Amino acid sequence: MSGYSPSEAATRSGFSLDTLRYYEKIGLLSDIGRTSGGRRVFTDDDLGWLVLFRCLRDTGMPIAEMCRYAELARAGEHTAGERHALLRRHAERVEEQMRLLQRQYDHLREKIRFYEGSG
Amino acid sequence: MSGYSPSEAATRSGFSLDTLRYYEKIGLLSDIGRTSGGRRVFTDDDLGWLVLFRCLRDTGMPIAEMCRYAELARAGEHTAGERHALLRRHAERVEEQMRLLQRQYDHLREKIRFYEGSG
DNA sequence: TTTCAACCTGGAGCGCGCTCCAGGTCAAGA
DNA sequence: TCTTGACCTGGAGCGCGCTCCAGGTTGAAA
Repeated sequence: MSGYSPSEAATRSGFSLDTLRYYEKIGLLSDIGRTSGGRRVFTDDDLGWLVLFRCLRDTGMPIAEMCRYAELARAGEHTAGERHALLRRHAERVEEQMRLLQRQYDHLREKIRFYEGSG
Repeated sequence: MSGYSPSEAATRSGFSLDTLRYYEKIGLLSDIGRTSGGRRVFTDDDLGWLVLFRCLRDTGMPIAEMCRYAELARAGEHTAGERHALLRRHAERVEEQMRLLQRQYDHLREKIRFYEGSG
């Protein structure tokens, strides 16, 4: 509860200060609160968004698509279906990505075994 | 056995023609044969390297590190230990990457379930 | 009151991995 | 012989996602 300073938000989200500012600049984050002196104050809700963005970035979603998702969410409850579909499509891509990664990891292990066999 | 044209090599490796030329330019590929007219001819051995590069790139190895590996291989059999270690270190990073991807994929699925629960 | 680390803005710069382009050459088929 | 598409080289350009910088402000602790 209450608010978090930029550096707290950075620590908790795993994004750098510059990245947080960048995300606000491009409209991925919006309506981040300010103190009277102009400093950012992140809410628990903002932190929740950052956790989601961390998840989406780590799974390879382009920033443009995260912006799209955030826009839809801001537009209201009636976009829930579209948001759902967007996440499902992304999940499918992630599954493909995981299969590829596993396959190539297996190749890599085989290559490593080759070194061990002839060492 | 026999040789492959650039476009054949591209198709078989999944790299673009420009990428093949780029890899040769930076020294990742070396000693690619030429016809009398100056056109590239890829051997089965070259194709084998490309398969390895595909594996390493797909698992996130930076090009600089692939260059290092290729250099070691060119230097001779006495670098086998170092090449082995390099691949093992990479495999560990890939394992970490897979764990993260799985974790974030689980988060994503949970988020998707949330949409299905309240839909 | 002074200090100083954390913060602000706008905008330039960067590292990576290609990708594209201009202007020319080569070679196989009609 | 002519055409045409695949290929050549050197070098510029690009898209992404930050990252850094200059120059200034804020605010809590000493």
